[in-house]
Amino acid sequence: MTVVLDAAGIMIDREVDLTMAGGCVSAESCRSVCATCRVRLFAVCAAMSEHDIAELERLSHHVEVAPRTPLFLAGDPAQSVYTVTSGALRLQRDLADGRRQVIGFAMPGDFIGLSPDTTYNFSADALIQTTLCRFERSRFMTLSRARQGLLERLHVHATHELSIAQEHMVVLGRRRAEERVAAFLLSWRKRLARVNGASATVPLPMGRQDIADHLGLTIETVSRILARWMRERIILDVPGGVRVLDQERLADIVAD
Amino acid sequence: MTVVLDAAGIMIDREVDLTMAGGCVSAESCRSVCATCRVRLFAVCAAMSEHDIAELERLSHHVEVAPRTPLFLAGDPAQSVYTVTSGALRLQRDLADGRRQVIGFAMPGDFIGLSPDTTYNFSADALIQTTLCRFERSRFMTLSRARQGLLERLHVHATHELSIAQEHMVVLGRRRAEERVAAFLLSWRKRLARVNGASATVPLPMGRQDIADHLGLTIETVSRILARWMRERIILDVPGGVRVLDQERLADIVAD
DNA sequence: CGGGTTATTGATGGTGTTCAAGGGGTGTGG
DNA sequence: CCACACCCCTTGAACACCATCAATAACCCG
Repeated sequence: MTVVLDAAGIMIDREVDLTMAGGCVSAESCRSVCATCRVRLFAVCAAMSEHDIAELERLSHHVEVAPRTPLFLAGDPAQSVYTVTSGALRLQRDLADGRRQVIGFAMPGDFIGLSPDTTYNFSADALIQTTLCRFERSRFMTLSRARQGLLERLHVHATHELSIAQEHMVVLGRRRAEERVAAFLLSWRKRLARVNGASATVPLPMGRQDIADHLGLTIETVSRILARWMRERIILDVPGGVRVLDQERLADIVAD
Repeated sequence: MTVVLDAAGIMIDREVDLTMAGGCVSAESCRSVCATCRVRLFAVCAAMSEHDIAELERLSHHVEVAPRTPLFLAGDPAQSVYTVTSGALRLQRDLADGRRQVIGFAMPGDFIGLSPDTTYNFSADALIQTTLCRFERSRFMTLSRARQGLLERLHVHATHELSIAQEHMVVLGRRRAEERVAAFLLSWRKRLARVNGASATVPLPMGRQDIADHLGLTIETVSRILARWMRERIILDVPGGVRVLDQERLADIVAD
């Protein structure tokens, strides 16, 4: 990672990314290798015995998704579930007239694809080059039935996701534009910390429009708020993301 | 249930409610009786064997909550989980400055109280007289570990809740005020149908402020929209709720 | 009947949207 | 290497939706 100085003379990380590639980089049907998996410790497959991991590995398939490419679409038969091993995805629901709601972003360690239905109820698109561990849904559920720990971990995961969703409802329903953007920046940064370690530099692989669609705002509003924060030296523009200069101010804006 | 005619000569149900009481109505420590439980078929305890139900029943406690009384508060130690057997509750998160977000309403058959944390991350208040089946959390989770079906059902439930939460994000993030109210009325009516059977009469045990705080609107906006719909004969004012006269129009307003 | 709470209705205003134009980076082809 | 196109982002000006403020009305329960 190259380090350079910006116009203001502040040291910044020139390149920020979410890449944590590992395992084979070949085509679809290749097995994933759990032993070298860098997200294993916090993915749903964590805390499984060596024997169980081996069984899980036998069900796994390595998947690569190019930037701006869908992994699956809302309405598709929900045949697979995935663990993200590197990259980032945008999860969204669409209205008939084109309005979009980005319900979340997935990053390494996240588990996606579960649906109460036989079809996915949201779409998933890769924001950058992304690798995943794919499991056939029915087989995965069968295994989770046999391996107590897995189902339990799955349930803990779902409960956690639900809590995040509820927190986001508060943001969407009761927060002003500036609070929404601040809440997003801080929570995204916090989630990244688990994967990349804590850093003031926050990669934003999603576009402004994606952030706007996540926060129930327009791209103009998001742009204006970020521009103001840059003028006020609360954040710094970094290619591919921002650098948080004044975490305190952001925390004050959210103030919950 | 008394039936009368309103000013327009339309037959309406004068009383609408969610009461489905059954079992003992006494104090805290009384057991619940699954055999006579009216929500058993669609609660998390459904699809359990007679033997397992008996075991579950041994863990259960009957709880009564009076209208406008909290069942638990956000931040309380999450010691219990509950199945609602009658009545209705409001689930909400609060911001420091008094803003509220009602993240949902619970009705008979619903399962509440699970948290990814050791404390509840939202508050639950009874809207009307409410009865619940209480389980000590740790014991319930222990049993669910021993009884495959229960944990699985719990997970299905969590996944379903997550999907509902995601749909509500779309409502909060991307829908206009009128669409929000229409979406709420229709979805609330649909949920009620599972418990009370389909009916054009929709009880609204929550107040206008609760609806507003659920939809990210103000009480005035909700009031104005409902008033307009009453003038336009899309709905009819009924004590304790509304009667849907023109479901089509409401569906058109949502139009997704 | 009276006090308090909740809901309705009207007038005004603000936050964020919409509409519109311009800037900046990147990739491609001449 | 520059020209051009394209996409995304930024910035400005006008507007609209819904919030806010305020007053009244309906309701509930004592």
